[in-house]
Amino acid sequence: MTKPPYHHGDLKTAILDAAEKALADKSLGSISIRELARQAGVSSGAPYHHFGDREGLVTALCQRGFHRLEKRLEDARSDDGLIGMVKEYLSFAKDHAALYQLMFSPEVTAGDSKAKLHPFAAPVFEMLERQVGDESDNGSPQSPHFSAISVWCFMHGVASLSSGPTLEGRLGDQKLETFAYEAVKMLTNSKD
Amino acid sequence: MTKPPYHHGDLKTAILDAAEKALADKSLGSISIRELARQAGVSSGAPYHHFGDREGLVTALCQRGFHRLEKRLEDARSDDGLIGMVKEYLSFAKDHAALYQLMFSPEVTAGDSKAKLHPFAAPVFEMLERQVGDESDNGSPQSPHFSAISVWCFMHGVASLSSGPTLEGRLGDQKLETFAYEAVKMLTNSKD
DNA sequence: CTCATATCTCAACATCGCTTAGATAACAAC
DNA sequence: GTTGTTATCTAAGCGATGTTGAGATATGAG
Repeated sequence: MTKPPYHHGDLKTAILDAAEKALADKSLGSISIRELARQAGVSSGAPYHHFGDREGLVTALCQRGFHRLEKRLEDARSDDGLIGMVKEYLSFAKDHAALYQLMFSPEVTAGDSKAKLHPFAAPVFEMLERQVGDESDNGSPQSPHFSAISVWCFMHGVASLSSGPTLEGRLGDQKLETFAYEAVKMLTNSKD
Repeated sequence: MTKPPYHHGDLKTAILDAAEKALADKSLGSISIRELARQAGVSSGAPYHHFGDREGLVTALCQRGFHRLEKRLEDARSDDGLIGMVKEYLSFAKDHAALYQLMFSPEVTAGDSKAKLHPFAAPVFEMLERQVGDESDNGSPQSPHFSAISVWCFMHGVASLSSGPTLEGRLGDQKLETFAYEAVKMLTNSKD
């Protein structure tokens, strides 16, 4: 992984890193395989052997994203439970805004990418489901399963809309985190 | 509007219609201005006079989308109140899946488009806010303003995730509408 | 050392967004 | 109706892109 096995070294992760950095600056449309190859000091056709396709590159990018999200949520969960997960989820979406958006964009929702991404998204949901079950009140009108779905939908909505033309500025002084956790409490009927 | 005033007739809406139709089939990336011009029987450079830019085309598409969403929600609101709005919102997102995703995609969230879209998105939020206020219980821990934000975030999450790799198949037999309304009730502390 | 295999270069093709210069049609004024 | 102004469109071209295929080059196994 750290040793250079071939001509370039580890082109695959080099391209992924460059793509992620480019994603942080601009949007997805501005990412061109040729430009990434240029930044990696490699010819225009080189990346195609590793990703086959532009869709393959995007898919790989999203797979890494889901994997990181899972890791971060895992840590937050063991430290601060559901509230920590909510905070960390929103933090992830904010830190890697463009990557996060990409992970849920139609470019990935449609086509073959969906199937390739599901194995990476599933653990996140299951972890969320588990924690919601642990913390939810038995008197909740919804099962932990559906509560978890509700929570994810809500969190994704917050992460997606907060910077867009719909909600921008409407939150006022209210901090995003506390607003979100208040709503999550209502969705889960949690003990506290 | 129906009479052909110039060479083509009404190229602007012709291009928009073609774009929307193409959007229904494939995704956004597959839409090329040249292709749209081809379908309208017009040269490649013609659309640029009407939209100036690819971003301009996308913005116009989204403006139409928000306008239609507003109209549909308006009708649903006067007929069936908040529950009707929730159903109609999800119905709109399902009927025009690609357009809906586009309306909230980073391609539109970032850049100049956001400002041009805000005037079209604002009425939708305000209508939602009004209805939530009318139906919410006074004992709700959140104001109608924040409840409306919560509801929109949640609805957007449901609309976005239901077809993606994250929630696909997890709803089981539960119908999307009833699931959504159950959660919205919890978010708004509505009277029934 | 030999050779299969993985990796990369190079050149090319079709397409794309966009720009510019010039043609064409609608409309207003006289 | 003639003229001029303006909106609309065509034609041609520039730079850049995604993708492909043939061939070069290095790696690791036998």
